[in-house]
Amino acid sequence: MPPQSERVERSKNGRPGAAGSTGRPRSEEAHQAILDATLELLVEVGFSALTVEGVAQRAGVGKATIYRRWPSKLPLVVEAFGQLPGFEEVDSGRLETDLKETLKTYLANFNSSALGGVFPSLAGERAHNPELSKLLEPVAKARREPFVRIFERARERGEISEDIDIGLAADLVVGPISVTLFFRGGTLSPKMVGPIVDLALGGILAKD
Amino acid sequence: MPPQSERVERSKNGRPGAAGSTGRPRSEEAHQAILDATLELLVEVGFSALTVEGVAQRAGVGKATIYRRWPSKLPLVVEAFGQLPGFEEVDSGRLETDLKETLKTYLANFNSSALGGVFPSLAGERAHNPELSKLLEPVAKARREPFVRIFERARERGEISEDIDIGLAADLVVGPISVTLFFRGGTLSPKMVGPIVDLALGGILAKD
DNA sequence: CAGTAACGGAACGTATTGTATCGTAATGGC
DNA sequence: GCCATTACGATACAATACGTTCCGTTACTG
Repeated sequence: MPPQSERVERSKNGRPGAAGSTGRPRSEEAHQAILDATLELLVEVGFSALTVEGVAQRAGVGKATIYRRWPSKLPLVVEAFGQLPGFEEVDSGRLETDLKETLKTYLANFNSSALGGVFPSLAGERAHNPELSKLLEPVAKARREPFVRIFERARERGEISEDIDIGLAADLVVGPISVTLFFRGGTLSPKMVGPIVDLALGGILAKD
Repeated sequence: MPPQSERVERSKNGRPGAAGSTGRPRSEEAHQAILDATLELLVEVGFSALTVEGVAQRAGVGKATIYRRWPSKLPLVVEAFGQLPGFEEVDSGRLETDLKETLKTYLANFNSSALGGVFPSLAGERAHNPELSKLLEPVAKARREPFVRIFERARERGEISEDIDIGLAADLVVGPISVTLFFRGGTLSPKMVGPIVDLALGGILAKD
């Protein structure tokens, strides 16, 4: 974590095309510092323990500066969460390669960014916070979709049977990662990827 | 693991071996009402939003009654969580049957009891609460162990290859359930069991 | 029936929330 | 180059809600 409470470098230009072009412009750096602090604190204390006051302190801004831009904690978290890295899709023409490459990106996202720290906390809050659940839904869906498409392409190529449930196949591949993350609170190692894909593709039963 | 809590048998008339056997005995009904209310509220509002005051209100007891028995929220949650149903192990002599039966019990646990509502919330809090994490660890392990043993027996019977990673196989089978529960916040249907096991055992790739 | 301890309810002090207000800083208009 | 205007960080404020403690009552022992 970067050193906290460092005063943000102020000044410079405000919003370029703002309507009321008079007065002091809003600091874009403060904006970013607030979002960064939000993500940091989400990782450290979780969603429910996150306070606007804490974010203000960490970002080195006043509370009013935050409330001037976001009406409450939830939209702030939404925007901060939306900053997390997305997904690159892989299309190598071969199912196994696609899966392994995509899963590696998947894991890298969880490990390198705040995603791995933030997501469990948000997922746990889902059941008790419908608004948050709505926010999380498209994100979760977007993270599954690449796998669904990979399997669709594999089916078109004849790599997998027509009657495979593609959604289930996607869940099967991602499953061990979910188990590790949520049930065991464990670390996600890229070394998991190979065995996972091999076992999921080949099946557990001994071939005769 | 059968129901985990080993609560002291405290009959209607006083504590059995307690030193001072005088005075009004502790109400066993209040005890149970508190634990039930704790579970209910865990489902409804989650761990972090759970308050002793809320539990007292829901249980119809005074807050002092709770604090007289549990020093803080965490031990209370621990004991309440420990009341959730455990596991019956299945040994039919056949891998597929064992898995499907055990998974059905697994899902039934999550659906019928508060487990499905409580577990995600607790899992989300893990990262920020080491004590809670320690509590959750043996529970999560106990829920995986039956699957590990099922695979070990299958290996001894020669149903699966010697070099299968049994832990990974267990995670693969449970994975789709974890994904449904955490990523999608979805409902767990017993109908998932068959396809999951079939796909995990047979593999996704088309056989030639 | 006297003694004791737990009971539910209520009162208390503390901590934390979101909002309002302060003087200061930065920009555009004139 | 000053003034109006708006955002800035800091702080003060009222309201809420928490954990704790006290109180009169109740249930059980001997």
